[in-house]
Amino acid sequence: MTPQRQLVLDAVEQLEHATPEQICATVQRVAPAVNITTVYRTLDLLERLGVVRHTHLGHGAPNYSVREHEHVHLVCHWCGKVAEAPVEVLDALGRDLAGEHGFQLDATHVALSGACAECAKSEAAPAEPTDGDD
Amino acid sequence: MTPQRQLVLDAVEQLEHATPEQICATVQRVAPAVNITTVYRTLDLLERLGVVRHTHLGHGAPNYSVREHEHVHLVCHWCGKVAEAPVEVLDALGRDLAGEHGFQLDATHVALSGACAECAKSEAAPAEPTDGDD
DNA sequence: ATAATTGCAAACAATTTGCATTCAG
DNA sequence: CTGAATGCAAATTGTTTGCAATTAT
Repeated sequence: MTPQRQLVLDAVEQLEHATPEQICATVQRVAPAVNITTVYRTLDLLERLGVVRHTHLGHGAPNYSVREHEHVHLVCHWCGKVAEAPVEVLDALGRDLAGEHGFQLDATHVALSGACAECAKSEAAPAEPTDGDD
Repeated sequence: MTPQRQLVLDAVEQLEHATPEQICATVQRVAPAVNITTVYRTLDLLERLGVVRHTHLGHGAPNYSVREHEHVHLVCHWCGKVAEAPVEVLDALGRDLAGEHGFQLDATHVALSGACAECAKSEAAPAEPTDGDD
C-alpha cells in the first residue's frame, strides 16, 4: 500500500461518491504530483481487491465509493439530482429475475433513472435544468 | 425530414438496438457521405421528437432503439451479454419508489447489471470473457 | 538487482462545436 | 434570399497504454 494509494482510498472514503476526476482533484490538494493515471490504476486495483465499487449514473464518468457504502441510486434526468434508496427496495425484483431469467441482479452497479419528486411535479417546466441532459 | 434523417431512422428500426457508431456504419453502407456528426445530431433530434430512445448499458456508448421497442435490459458484467425482460418486472418497484420516495421511475433508460444464468453458474471461471470489463 | 509503481506524453474512443457550404422553401 | 441542415476538421472529455525513471524489497 503506497502513499498515493492510501491517498486515493482516503479521498474515496471522504467524498463518499466521486468520479475519478474529483478523486484526483482531492488527492492533488495534498499531493499535487499525483497523476490521474495513477488514480485510475489505483481505483481499478482497489476495486479488484473489493474495497471500493463503482456505479454508473447513466452517463459520463462512473462514481466510486467504498464497498460498504451500498445503496441504490435514483438519478433524475431533469435536474440531475441523485437520491439514494436502501438496496432492499430491489430485493423482490432480484428474486423475480433470479427465478424467471436466472439473472443474478447486482443492485448497486447501475442507477435507476426517472424523475425526482420536484421535477415530476413540474414536468413541463423543470425548476433548474442544471443538468437536464441524458 | 431530410434523406439522411430518414436513413438514420431506418437504421435504428432495422438494427433494433445500436450504438451511434453502428448506426452510422449502417447508414454509410448505403450513403457513404453521411457524417457521424449528422448521426449524433439526428439521434438527438429524433429523441426530442419522441421517436427514438436511448439506454445506457452501463459503460461506453449508449444504445438507441425506436420508442415502441420498450423493455428492461439485463446486462451481464462477466460476459457482456444483454438480455431483455418485459417492463412489467419493474411495475412493483415503480410503485414502491413513487410511494416512498416520490420518484417516477423510467424503467427503460438504464440497464440492470448482474450475472446472467451461465456466468452465475461458473462464477469463478466465466466461459468466455468476451467483454468482462465494467 | 529485480519487480512493482509512478509520472508523463501520447493514443483512443465517444461526443461536441465552429464554421463554411449546400439545400429547400 | 434566408434559415435550416450537412460535412469536415478541430476541440473536449474520459480513459488507457507505452515507456522510462523511481521506489521498494
